[in-house]
Amino acid sequence: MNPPDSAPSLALPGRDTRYSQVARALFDDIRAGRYAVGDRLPTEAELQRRFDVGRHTVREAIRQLRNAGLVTARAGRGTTVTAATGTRRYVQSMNSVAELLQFTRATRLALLDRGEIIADAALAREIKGPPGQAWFRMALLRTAGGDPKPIGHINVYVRPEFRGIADEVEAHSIVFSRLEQRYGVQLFELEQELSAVRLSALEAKRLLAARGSPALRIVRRYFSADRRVVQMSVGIYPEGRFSYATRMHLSVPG
Amino acid sequence: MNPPDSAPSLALPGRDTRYSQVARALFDDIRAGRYAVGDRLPTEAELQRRFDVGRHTVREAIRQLRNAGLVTARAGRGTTVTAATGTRRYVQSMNSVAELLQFTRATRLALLDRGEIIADAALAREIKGPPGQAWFRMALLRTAGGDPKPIGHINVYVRPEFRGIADEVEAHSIVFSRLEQRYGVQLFELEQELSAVRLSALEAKRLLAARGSPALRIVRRYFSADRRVVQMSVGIYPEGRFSYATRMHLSVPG
DNA sequence: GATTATTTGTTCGTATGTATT
DNA sequence: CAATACATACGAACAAATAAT
Repeated sequence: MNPPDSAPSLALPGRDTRYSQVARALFDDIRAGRYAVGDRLPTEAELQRRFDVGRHTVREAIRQLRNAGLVTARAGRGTTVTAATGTRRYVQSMNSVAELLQFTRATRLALLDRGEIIADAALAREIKGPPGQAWFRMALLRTAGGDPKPIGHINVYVRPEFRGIADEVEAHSIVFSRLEQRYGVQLFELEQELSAVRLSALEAKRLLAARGSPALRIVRRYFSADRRVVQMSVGIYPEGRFSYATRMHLSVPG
Repeated sequence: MNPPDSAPSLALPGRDTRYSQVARALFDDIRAGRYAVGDRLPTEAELQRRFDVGRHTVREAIRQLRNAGLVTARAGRGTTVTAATGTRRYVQSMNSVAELLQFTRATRLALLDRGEIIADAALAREIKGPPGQAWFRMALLRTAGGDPKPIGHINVYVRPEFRGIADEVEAHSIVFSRLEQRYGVQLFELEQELSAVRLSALEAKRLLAARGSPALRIVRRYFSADRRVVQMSVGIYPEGRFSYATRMHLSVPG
């Protein structure tokens, strides 16, 4: 019942190289149990003869299996099958808050508005905190280069004791990093939610876009070590002005 | 106090090999900014002369940097520095592709359409591959529970040799995981881009939504170990039906 | 737009070193 | 100690992708 076209296994596409053919063949053998966990693979010399390839090719094929976590090789002993299927974990990692938020480029922030507010039910839900709590709110406009049209509009909420950052936001063009540096706040966790919305009248006016037109909405919650929200922001980015990109890769243990 | 680098960063063998010496030298250059992010490294030939080693040694050194995620190499173009440090602070990690894509809930896929196509310039750019390549396209509708309105519309492109999955997509309600299990494809890297768009006429019709209304657009590229795209998908999710959430935390305990 | 030059990718060969049996 | 097996390192040639002319 195997479809005739279903042969490949370790999927190294593009141009089908010799080493990927060898790697696939060995992977199939492992997956089918012809080489069980704990067994040794044939030696490099044997694999050279079996597949009629050079040594580099064999080694490159085995390197694929090693990277996939299926075998381990040691000089003098041989190459041992350690797993029939890779234990996989995918990781996205970033070096700084700025990188996390993808505003390392030359963008600027303009402070439109500020003031203290008491969280109503809706805001409390978004902040994931109790209603009735006081927050300091800033309305910001992010612009890039000489473009008159802003990239986005951001409502930032910080705890009232941090209201002082309002004075430095424009100069530094970033909010949270200032919190870290001025108040020693350490980010422990960041939560993001991305969705599509349509622009409200106020947003449209500030962003020089059409009311009701599509926009990317990004809600971010910044947690400190004690798991409490120290900052929350709601960014609105009209279509075509900003896209959010992430990259996750397979992490290879050991 | 100078932070003691805190990171060995490069996985090196016990013995101090030539290639690891070269790798360290280049790593230091990158970290010191002598090769900035975006710059090209010297060519293999130049590095051979500079370090007085053979080509395999240079290539092995660069392979270390590649595995560390500091550089990317491409034929004809050269080797580009993509990051300056391996000390990563914020990490998001997932255990499976399904978890990555956030469709662990009870959702289903319906196959609307399928067929082989040749990548034109626009599609090639989105796939990040060369134009003129053949791809197998599937148009899918994702629905949840008994809700008649679909969550989203997805165009999936896979390499032609994997066309067989079209037969199992509906039964398993997920595409890439089937590729993994049926063809042994190992995901190495996943790239995502999220943006806001307005619904086209066809999308609006299929999604039972208003034409031109806002939607979340998610482009995903699936890379295998050799950094080539094995699958690409473009998902369209009308406002209010789906939001994308991530959570990143500080990696170092304490 | 086609051609050429440059640069990395793949593949062969060979020799020697190091770890294990 | 000797044999075996992977690790490192040299060289050479051609293919494929990209950039320059």
